Amino acid sequence: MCDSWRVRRYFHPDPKDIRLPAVLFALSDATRLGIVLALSDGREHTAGELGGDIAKSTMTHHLKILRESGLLWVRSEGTRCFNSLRTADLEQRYPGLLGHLLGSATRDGYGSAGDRGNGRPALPGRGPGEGPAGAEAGTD
Amino acid sequence: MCDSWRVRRYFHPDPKDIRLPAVLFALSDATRLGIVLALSDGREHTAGELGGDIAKSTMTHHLKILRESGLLWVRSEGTRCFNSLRTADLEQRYPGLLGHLLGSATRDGYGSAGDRGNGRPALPGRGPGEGPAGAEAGTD
DNA sequence: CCCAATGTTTGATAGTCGCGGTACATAGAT
DNA sequence: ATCTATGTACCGCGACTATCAAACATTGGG
Repeated sequence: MCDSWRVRRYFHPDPKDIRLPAVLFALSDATRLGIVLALSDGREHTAGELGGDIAKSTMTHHLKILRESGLLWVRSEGTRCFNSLRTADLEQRYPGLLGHLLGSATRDGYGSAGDRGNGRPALPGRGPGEGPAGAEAGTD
Repeated sequence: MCDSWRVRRYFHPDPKDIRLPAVLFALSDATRLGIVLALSDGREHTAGELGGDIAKSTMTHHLKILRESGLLWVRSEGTRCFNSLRTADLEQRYPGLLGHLLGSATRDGYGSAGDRGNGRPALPGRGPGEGPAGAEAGTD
């Protein structure tokens, strides 16, 4: 009856210790970008749900990088781990950034990790792509 | 007197070929983040101006990654190369993203590559950090 | 011509990353 | 206890990255 509660101990950086290069590096991989995009519905997802055709150890590796960069929170329950985006902490640290990032990723079609067809980020701050500030394309 | 125009040929990706993971990877390095931040004044800077105490070849390496990711444009003139941010192209591809990125980087204090003390991004779209969309901090 | 200034290219090194495979640990069910 | 499901830890491999030093190329000026 599991009285000892050997819940897995995950390291999560304090919001103050979240570093922008680490966050950007975590998102600079298409696989991880897809994972974050799949998590952008605000719900919790297990590693199994997020994992497509990649090996389990690879998924653990990616989730570790995302977690240690401060992008997601992992909650252990039984044999499963529930991953969720740290939207509030990220929003506090970098207001509006995550929303723009995920919006840009969605428009680029990186939502192919586990859940596709998700069109709305459901994140604080309205979706990006509204009102481009007159991009004058004519550099050359 | 230089009638032959042997201007150096740099590769610049088409705006349509700019990929978000490549952009994020380019910005996931503190040195490159500092370079981009130094360039965020909208002016052109030579590699020599941007280079702090790092080797010239290292600077060439970083500038190449930034250029090939679509973040900056390089113009050759004489023996010097003038680097500038591709703000318009980036704004067209990912509206508002670069501004938020640089704003977050500034707040984290990554403006220490060549020009420090620059407080305003001077980029299309107002500076970030103004009007956060009600970050409800209460994850835990 | 030679020399200085500015970048680029090449080589070398040490470290990291992405990936999978295997073994291991934990929780739940039989 | 055994089996299954779910993840993690560890190992190795190939590829990539960051860094520098040295050699090279190009331009401009004596």
